[in-house]
Amino acid sequence: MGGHRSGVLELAVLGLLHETPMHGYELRKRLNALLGAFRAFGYGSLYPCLKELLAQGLIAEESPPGPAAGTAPAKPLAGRRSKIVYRLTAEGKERLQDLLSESGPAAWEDDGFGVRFAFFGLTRADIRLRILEGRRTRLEERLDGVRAAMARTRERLDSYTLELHRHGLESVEREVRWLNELIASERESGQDPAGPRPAGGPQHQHDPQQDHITEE
Amino acid sequence: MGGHRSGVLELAVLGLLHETPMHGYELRKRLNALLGAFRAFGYGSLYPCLKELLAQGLIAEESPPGPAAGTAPAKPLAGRRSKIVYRLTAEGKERLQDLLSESGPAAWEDDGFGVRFAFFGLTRADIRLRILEGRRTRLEERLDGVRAAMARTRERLDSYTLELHRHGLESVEREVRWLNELIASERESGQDPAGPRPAGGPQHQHDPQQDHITEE
DNA sequence: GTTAGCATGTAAGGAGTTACATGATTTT
DNA sequence: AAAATCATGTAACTCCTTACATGCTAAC
Repeated sequence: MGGHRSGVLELAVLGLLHETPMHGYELRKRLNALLGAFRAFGYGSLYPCLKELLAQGLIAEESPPGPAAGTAPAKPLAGRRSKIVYRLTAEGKERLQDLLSESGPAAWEDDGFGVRFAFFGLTRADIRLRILEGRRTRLEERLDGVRAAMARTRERLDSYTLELHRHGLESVEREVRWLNELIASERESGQDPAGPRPAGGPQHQHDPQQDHITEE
Repeated sequence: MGGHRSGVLELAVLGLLHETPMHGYELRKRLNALLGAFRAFGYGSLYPCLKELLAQGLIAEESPPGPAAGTAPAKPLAGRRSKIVYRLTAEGKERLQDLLSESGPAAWEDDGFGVRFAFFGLTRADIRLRILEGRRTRLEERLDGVRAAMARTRERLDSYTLELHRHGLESVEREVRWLNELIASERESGQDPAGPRPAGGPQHQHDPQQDHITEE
């Protein structure tokens, strides 16, 4: 058991590799496209992470021994290995599911929430709901805290600090409204098919279109 | 020269101690009230920071040899020292001004921006403007990036990822609008008094409507 | 008289970040 | 052949986080 990497990166990498195998460089771009708004990772973060996921057996180097079965014949699969393509192992899939099944603090704090939401498509419906509600509660606590602090120190705040708090508050309120909509929508579609069980596994309505990666 | 502490904490501590001397415990509360929305620090972060600022001579333990001059007689100022009250030294003030005069990346990235904005009252008017504009530019770059990524990968995004990006984009757009207002307001009040120098302190023109927050 | 909050710290470590180093391949 | 970009990595470092340890003081 090496160092336990338990951050955003691990989850994001596993999640992306679940879609399709990839090499590091491409992974990084997809990563930053996926998380775009909140976060960006450099190679200095990614490669050590890959190294450790490899050591833990959660991912593996893909060695394509079989002849054809090329999904994308557009790019010539290099005979020599300058690229190292990684794929998710069975253990990796398990680990991914474990991570996506957490509905505790890690899942509703700022960073964790973003990634997990991005992979809601792989997450069980009841967990989705729990995470959304957990985050909403968390944000409401934060609102209470800030409002209390503002009320307490009302007089001696200069206009900039006040403006900062006003804007921050509005941002959080906005996210709460967003969450409310999402929760409502989840509840609706959860009860939709009249069945009492919300179905065990996630249903893939992922249509099998070929993945042509229009690189920038 | 010891380790260079150059993060959010140092600036926030120096900024708060500029207002009035304080001891650690209180400082931490004011800190989290000030930054409320974005960030929270624990004692495990604060005390080591104080220790080092002390070592660098930027702050000093306040030994009140003079008799009266108590600002708040409500609490009995303890005779024995269970509290350690810190004050800003002259060097500390200088360092604070240096930090608040930066208008580079450190000042417009997420974390740095928040703290600096909170202390805009201590910041020169031209620097304020540069920081606001720098941040706006930064956010616009981010918008471009995300929009490009969305356009590139349009088809094969599941609805959750899409929704995440949509919401992230709106948040950033909202902040850009906020910055636009702030910049306009800065420009206006900067050129207002017809004098070439835009005056030292910020004036409060915040209209005094009472802020009742209409929750849903 | 014991919980709750005030007050100060330390040791270990996590999760990336920054800067650097290197080579292959494609474009101009 | 020069420049850009693809592609992979490492070492050192930073800035904080978590968990722990300790005493005092005020409230119930």
